[in-house]
Amino acid sequence: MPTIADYIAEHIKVLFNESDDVYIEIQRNDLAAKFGCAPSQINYVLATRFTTQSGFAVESRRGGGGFVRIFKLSAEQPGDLLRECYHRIGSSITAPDARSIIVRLRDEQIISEREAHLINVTVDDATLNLDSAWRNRLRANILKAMLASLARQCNAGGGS
Amino acid sequence: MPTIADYIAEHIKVLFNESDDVYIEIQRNDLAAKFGCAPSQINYVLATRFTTQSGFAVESRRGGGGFVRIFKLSAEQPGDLLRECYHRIGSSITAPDARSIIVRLRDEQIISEREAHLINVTVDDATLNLDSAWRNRLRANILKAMLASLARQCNAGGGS
DNA sequence: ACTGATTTTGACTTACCTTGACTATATAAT
DNA sequence: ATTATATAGTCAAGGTAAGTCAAAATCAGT
Repeated sequence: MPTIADYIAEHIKVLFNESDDVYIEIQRNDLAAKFGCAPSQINYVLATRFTTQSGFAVESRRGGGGFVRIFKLSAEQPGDLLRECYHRIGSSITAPDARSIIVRLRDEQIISEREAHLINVTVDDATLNLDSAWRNRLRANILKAMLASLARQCNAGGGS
Repeated sequence: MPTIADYIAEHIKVLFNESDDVYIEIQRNDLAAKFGCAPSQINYVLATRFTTQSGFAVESRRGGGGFVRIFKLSAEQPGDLLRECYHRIGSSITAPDARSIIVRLRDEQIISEREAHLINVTVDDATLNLDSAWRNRLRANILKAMLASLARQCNAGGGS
């Protein structure tokens, strides 16, 4: 049996289908009123079902004229290699393993030199100065988020 | 729904596009009258949307024949802006502040669209799923590491 | 029934927008 | 000089709307 949260999530996805735009915009209070729930319920739905990992991004503004914008990031299939790398990462990854993935992507010319450097420094142990248990998990998160971003760009075409 | 402040900001940006000059000039009262708002609203817009951080400077004079001039600060050397942003970050930064830096770098064409996305997803709250105290510190670390990487590329390659 | 995870709510907080009364600074007129 | 007029600036109060967080409720598995 679907929960209210499910219905709200479904509603938002319908809005995407109807709109064909890069993002859709809602009023938190209005939406809550429409579903007869507390406004903070909307935040819950966004936090649990419209995350970066699941291919969305959320932007908002408070006060008069406030809004919540939901962006759809990854609609399409990642490129094969990116996809393969993505799955290889799992929920945790060491710095050397991460570097080897980056080298591979560079060799295959899926990323530029600049991008390779950019990714390299973010997954570096020195940048991620936490204790290693957390570090490897976080590194996996970050790297996967970056690969997903790249995959989307590949499919979207050159851009600009 | 956009606010009056949004419309005013938009209007000013249009003036820049039309003018091609280093600065544009407005009369505070006239502009307020055109948008049917209090004159101080104009100050609000300038203070929140035409800051040094976002690459603008404002100059004005009171009294008869008074005016408000808005300058668009064009990027000096790419490296300079990167350094400036780097220092602005400090040891901790929120997601919105990080995003505003990325937007600025993109506007000044120091980073590509792909790179902007790449950086954006890594500084996202959902990617950095720690408690917020650590999160903001880590975000600062990561962002600074990335900016430093870009600065190195500027100096080394001379930029594509 | 008990336990743990997920959902739902509401009180409280924070951010953003708009206005208006008061202040400050030019220029023009006398 | 003094006064009048024309601008712009400041600041705080008032209104609107989203965010946070933890307690309460519900649900699924044992």
